Amino acid sequence: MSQKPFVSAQEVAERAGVSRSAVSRTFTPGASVSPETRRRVVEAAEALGYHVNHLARGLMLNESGIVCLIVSDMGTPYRSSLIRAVTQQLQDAGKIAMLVNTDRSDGSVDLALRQAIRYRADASIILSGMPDKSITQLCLKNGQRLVLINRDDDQEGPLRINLDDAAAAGRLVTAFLRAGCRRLAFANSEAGTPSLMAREHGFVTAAKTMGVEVVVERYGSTGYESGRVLAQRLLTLSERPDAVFCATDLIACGFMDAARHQFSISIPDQLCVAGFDDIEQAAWSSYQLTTFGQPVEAIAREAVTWLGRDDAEDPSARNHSVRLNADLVWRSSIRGG
Amino acid sequence: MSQKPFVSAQEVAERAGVSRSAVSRTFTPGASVSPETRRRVVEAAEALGYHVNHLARGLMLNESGIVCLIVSDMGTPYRSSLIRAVTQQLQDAGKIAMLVNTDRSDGSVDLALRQAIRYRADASIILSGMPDKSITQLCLKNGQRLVLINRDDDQEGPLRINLDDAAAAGRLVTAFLRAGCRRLAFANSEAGTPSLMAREHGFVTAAKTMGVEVVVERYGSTGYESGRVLAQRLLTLSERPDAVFCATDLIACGFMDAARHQFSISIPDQLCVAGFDDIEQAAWSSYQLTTFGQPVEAIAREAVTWLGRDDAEDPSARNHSVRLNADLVWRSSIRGG
DNA sequence: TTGTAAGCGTTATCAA
DNA sequence: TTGATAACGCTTACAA
Repeated sequence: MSQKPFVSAQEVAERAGVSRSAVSRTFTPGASVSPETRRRVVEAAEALGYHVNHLARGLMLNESGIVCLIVSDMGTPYRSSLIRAVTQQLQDAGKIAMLVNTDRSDGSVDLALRQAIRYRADASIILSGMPDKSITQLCLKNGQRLVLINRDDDQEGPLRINLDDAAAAGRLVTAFLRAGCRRLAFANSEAGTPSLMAREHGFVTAAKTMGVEVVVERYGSTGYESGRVLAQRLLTLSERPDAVFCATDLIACGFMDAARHQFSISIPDQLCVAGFDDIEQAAWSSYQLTTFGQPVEAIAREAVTWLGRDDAEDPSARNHSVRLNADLVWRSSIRGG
Repeated sequence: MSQKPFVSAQEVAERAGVSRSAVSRTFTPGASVSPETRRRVVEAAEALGYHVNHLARGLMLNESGIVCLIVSDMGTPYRSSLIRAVTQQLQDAGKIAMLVNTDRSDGSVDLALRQAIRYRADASIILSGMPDKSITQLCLKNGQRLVLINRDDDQEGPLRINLDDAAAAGRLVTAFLRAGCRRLAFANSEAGTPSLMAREHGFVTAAKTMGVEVVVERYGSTGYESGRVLAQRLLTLSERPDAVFCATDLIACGFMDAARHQFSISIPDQLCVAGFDDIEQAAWSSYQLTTFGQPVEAIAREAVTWLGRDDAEDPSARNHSVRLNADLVWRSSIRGG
């Protein structure tokens, strides 16, 4: 069994008493084969446990059916939920996901990516906010279609799926003001990815429009610990903020925990807090965080349907950009509502 | 470019002025090729952007380098951290991960798995607790090596990686008793996977040995919401527990939140809580949960190194079982420590 | 050390 | 509708 565990179309053909092309046609959608032949082939295939070899198939068709998911921080709630959604929808579309972790930045990223290229993935979906241009170039150069999620890239070719980060952030200013807040703050990471910066910029300019200044603080990654540090900095200001918009939910959770447990601040009475992503934890009763929901299912759907379109018959598909809305999920970390 | 984006060994050979076998040998570890030839080949390959086609290579060698990760609930903190660890280590070992989501149980699991089989994955790693025997059979029958994580399966062939769930759970009884707790409870999910049941059983029997009864309650999935429901049930008992061991950290978080916010119970003063997995949230200051750490890196290492071993030269590798320790991570959800 | 040639399991083309 | 045949890009005897 370790010697030859796999059944080939040849063997199926022999058992069914037909040619191997008949077998191939049976498993090729839209090929012409008589009901009788098909029946016999299917029967033989079933009995032998035959599975079409996609390695060989991909070689022939120059189309592997493999889609490469390039992602950093995949242990993170938002990232992992996006991976889940995309993987599921790819499966539903008859494709399969390959996973490439880009956590380490020391060239091993490049190595892993080349590894994926060797498998002739039809496409790559870049879920990470990593602003590394060489990655996208490498994918494109190898004939892969490319989907960039939350990356404000203006290159030609890839599908770009973005959120209305800035607009969403702007809407939040109104909510804060309506709650009676006057001293607004923005707690950001230093990562500087386009979507993070768009949230900051959208928030700050909208506030300015309404005649309110915003204190902006940036620190570290987009995780929980950064939120704690940012709280240290913002909550010790002489003019302490009464409303803070955190660039991610994880930052918001860290911020809230520090505010409550270290500064004994009551939320939302003394401080209103909002986040972004709507991770599962945002709904936990310790946080009840008002936040913007990432439409992960919609993002996945856009990506997968675009990949399903044949770019030969649809030239517009070669260069496409989609903007989705992040809806505000109201919970009790902001007064009123 | 959309026509023929990939460079073949043939083209590299022509440019380097050698035969295509020379090219192949250059990229085959341990093949004999002169330094001069190698240099010219590498140079040409570099210039052309050549990448060995692993589809074709896998076809020849009957070894794809693909490892299939079969997993449900991959958006969950513990699952996603395990996926991250395994994916990274596979990359380091020169292999690549394929991701199969088994969330939907309605035959689409089977479909997705067959999809993976078609790619002739060398191995499958089952990360999910899904006790579906047909899946393991299907993998084995198709000549894949198999790794079962946290599945108490006694089949021959696969590598089985398990934790000392029962022993760990037993140790916790001592900790609870030392904290002065007398009314012990176990909050479990209804999922009934081997590791969950081992935790329950280990806890209950260890307590019995020490002359203490345990109230066991089971409900729903292994998630946060189940914890809330379990809290409703256990904290309304006439003899209210003063210590509860939750089968997973997510259950523990839900339990703690309900205990505090609905029952105004102070932790750890009035109630000691412990969990299992050591997810990131367990360290958050709202929880500070004492819990057992899943050794995800060690699990991943065991799996990947086993896959790297050639089973032909190491017959014992065909049937191997590993038991790892879950270490108790002390935080402040239990008195003392 | 090198090149030639066969074969891996497919699908597409083309007669029959 | 069917079967033979030629690719696809690779590795590996085998011969030079």
